[in-house]
Amino acid sequence: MEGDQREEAERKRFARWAEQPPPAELPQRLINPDLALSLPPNSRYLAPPRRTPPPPPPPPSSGLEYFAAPFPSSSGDDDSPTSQALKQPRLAWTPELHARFVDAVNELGIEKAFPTRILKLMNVDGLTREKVASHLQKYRQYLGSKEQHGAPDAGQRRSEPLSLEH
DNA sequence: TCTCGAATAT
DNA sequence: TATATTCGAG
Repeated sequence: MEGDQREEAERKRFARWAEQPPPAELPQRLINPDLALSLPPNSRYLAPPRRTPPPPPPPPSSGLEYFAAPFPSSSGDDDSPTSQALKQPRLAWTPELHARFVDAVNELGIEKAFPTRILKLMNVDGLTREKVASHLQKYRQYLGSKEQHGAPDAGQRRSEPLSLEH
């Protein structure tokens, strides 16, 4: 079947990505439960091959703190429960989520990777165009700096899969 | 009117 | 530093 080969290729791509920490300078925060639920149950992104086992989340706390506090109650003048409930918690771009993002970008090609298209490809519940756009901005900065610094290895690696040949 | 992306704020 | 929001341009 083709599915097997495709799956194999996907696994290899992810393995390469997982071995290359560059854009993965992402926080090891836990994924927003909403987003986690939206990921396919059999998604490999839910259990990415890690080279270095993540530090065990020490404080079991209440078990409800999936994401860091919504927003640093800036000046403390507006941290009422209601206002916090209205505000969406900061989205943590976990490696899993970022992998989806990169996959989508590679699928479209960096030049045609617009937030709306990426959003569709990622198909993640709760994700918005604004969030993707913000992340895309950062991602482009990263790619740009890589090119400028002439880090051929890491730089090319990230722009290479633009051609999803098989 | 919508989307994009840079700049700016938190 | 990472993510969210704003704003002008196309």
